[in-house]
Amino acid sequence: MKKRKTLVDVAAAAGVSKMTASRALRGEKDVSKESVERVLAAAREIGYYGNHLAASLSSSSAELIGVVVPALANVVFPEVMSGVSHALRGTGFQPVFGVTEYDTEKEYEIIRSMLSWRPAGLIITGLEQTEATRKLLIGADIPIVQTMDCDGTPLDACVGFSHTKAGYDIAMALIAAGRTRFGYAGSNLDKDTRGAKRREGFLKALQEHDLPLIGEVTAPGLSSIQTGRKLAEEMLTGHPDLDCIYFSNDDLAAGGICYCLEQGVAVPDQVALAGFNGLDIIEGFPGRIATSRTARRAIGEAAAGIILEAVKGNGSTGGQRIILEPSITLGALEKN
Amino acid sequence: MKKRKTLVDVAAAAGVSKMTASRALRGEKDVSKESVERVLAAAREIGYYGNHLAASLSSSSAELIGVVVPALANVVFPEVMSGVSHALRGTGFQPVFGVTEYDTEKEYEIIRSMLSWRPAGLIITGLEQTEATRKLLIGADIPIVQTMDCDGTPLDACVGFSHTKAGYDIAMALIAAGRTRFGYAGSNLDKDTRGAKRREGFLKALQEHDLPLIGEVTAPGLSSIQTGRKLAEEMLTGHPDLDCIYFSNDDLAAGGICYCLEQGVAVPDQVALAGFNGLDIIEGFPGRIATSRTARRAIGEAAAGIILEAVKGNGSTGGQRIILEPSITLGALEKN
DNA sequence: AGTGGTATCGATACCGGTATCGGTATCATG
DNA sequence: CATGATACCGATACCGGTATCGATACCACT
Repeated sequence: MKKRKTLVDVAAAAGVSKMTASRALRGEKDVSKESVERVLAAAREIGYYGNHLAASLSSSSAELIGVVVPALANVVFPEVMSGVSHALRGTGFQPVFGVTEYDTEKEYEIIRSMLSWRPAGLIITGLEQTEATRKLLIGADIPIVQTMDCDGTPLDACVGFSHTKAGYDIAMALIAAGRTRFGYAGSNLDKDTRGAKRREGFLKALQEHDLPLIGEVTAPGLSSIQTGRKLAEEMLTGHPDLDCIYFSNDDLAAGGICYCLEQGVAVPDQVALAGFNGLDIIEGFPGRIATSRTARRAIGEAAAGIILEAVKGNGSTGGQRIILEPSITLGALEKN
Repeated sequence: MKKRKTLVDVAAAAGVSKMTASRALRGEKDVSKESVERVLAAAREIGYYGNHLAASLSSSSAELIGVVVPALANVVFPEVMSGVSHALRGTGFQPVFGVTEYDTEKEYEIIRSMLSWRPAGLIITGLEQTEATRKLLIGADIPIVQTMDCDGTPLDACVGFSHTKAGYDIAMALIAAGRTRFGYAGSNLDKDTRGAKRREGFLKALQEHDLPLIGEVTAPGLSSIQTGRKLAEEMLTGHPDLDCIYFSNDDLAAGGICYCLEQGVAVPDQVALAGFNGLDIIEGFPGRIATSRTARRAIGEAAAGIILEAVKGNGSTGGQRIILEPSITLGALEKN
């Protein structure tokens, strides 16, 4: 275990005090050009790269931003993280991530653990946290951005959209396109509160038009293409008379269309399929699947932006709410 | 900005010295049961949750593990991260992530920045780093695990498999299944060195059988289903006589099959499609696409495991190399 | 010469923990 | 009763930076 280079080493090599070295490396004023050059040269020479731990402790503010997502298996969240990571590039801030696996207890533990790194801010998913978690977050007194959802009261800032409305809107669009015999297929609804909200909104729209929900099939566990296939099969064997299936997301819908293509079920002529998210996978079946395209990356970027702004400003997000509504694409249905 | 609770507050509330409080919270011995209880109660009471910065600085070892991946858009990497995150759960270690966007300069900057958090270990993607980055990593003197690849000389430990061999193997399998007229479709090959290695291995197998590569189409930028569609279209219009297309990964292959299904090209009877990774999306087309299924999650878990082991042990990984070979599935081709 | 302003720098006190070591108190043992 | 072992506890010195404030040098101006 060789000893790491410290600021004192740099200072010694440059022939200045460690305070001057510190200032030079951080680009502060009050240092002569000459000293700056000497220090930078010395740092490069000996391969010095600082110690964020000490710096953060001393200045009592760490350049870390915590990002908490429910899962990484669902591409949506990596995309949000990607947006965060992108927005943070070059700012000196480093993202730290945690995965809750849709478990509120784990979420509490993860956030607690993150807070002990004294991050400059936190980006978390959704508005539903346990009381203990909320208390923790409020007590932390740092900018918090809740993402993906805005159906409810955010703790602080919030970037997302209403899932209830998203479900409602696509139902309205499908109804407007002439569909009347609906089925709903979902997975992980007990834990995925946002998926459940979309379902609520969807059902509300049906109700308003006095349309019944003819079939409903659900599966536990994370969504996947396989699950989508199975749900579609179950749905269409049980209710062959449907003219539209709303899946809780695009993964399931993609599984659905694979099943339909193989079974010779005409999509969307015989049965329309609708999903949610606007994933890349939808593009594999151009025009076949209706979906609400969400701006995941933009959400991540906006969330990071809010935190950066707050940190540079007065430390408060001002309770900003940024709504990035999904845009509905009906595909081939449109022409009907 | 309210003042955060510190160990001194806990100690005061518990009526002990901060040293005793520290020991109690960390579950060290040399503290009476009575004191432990009082301290824990006091900590809970005032909502204390520690300061990893101070702890790490003091003990000069942070419970952070850096994870560097080239992109989050490719589901493979989130899955590796998921494995890491899973393996780290409950250990007190927190993953920090960085995205290089397949850019070696960014990789250098990200690793440099990570090292200044004094992580306990680093998990990075691939074996190709710039000289400067290698120097940095070696100088850091912490366990390093390079993942996904093992075609080359690892810096320290390594978890992955040979991409050259993976390309070679699937080519051999396809040839054994009777295919002779091959095309190759790839994207991002200038930056995705592992994709390029698979291509190399693939071509080598063809050469060994005196089979020509009839068509080759490539696209810049990250792989996606859309790109796969376009490449398939380009390939099949240019070379309608192919009986097998090898895509640089499953995203592209999925785009390819979408195109074929729509064009009425029989897969795999007329043209076999092969990809790489064994993504979920492949399951949407059961049996249609040949692929090499890689163990991404397991790779992440193994990498994290090596670091944990090293940290708990003598600090060295012992240069472990774990090979997790992909398994080839030919699907419907198998029966031919 | 005396005064004030600016540029540059360093000594010192922290940040909030942990490592270390020495000091009591208690108890078993010879 | 002396001795040593053990359990428990706290004072102190760090970890490697940054904030703060005072010191010094140099210049312009009255």
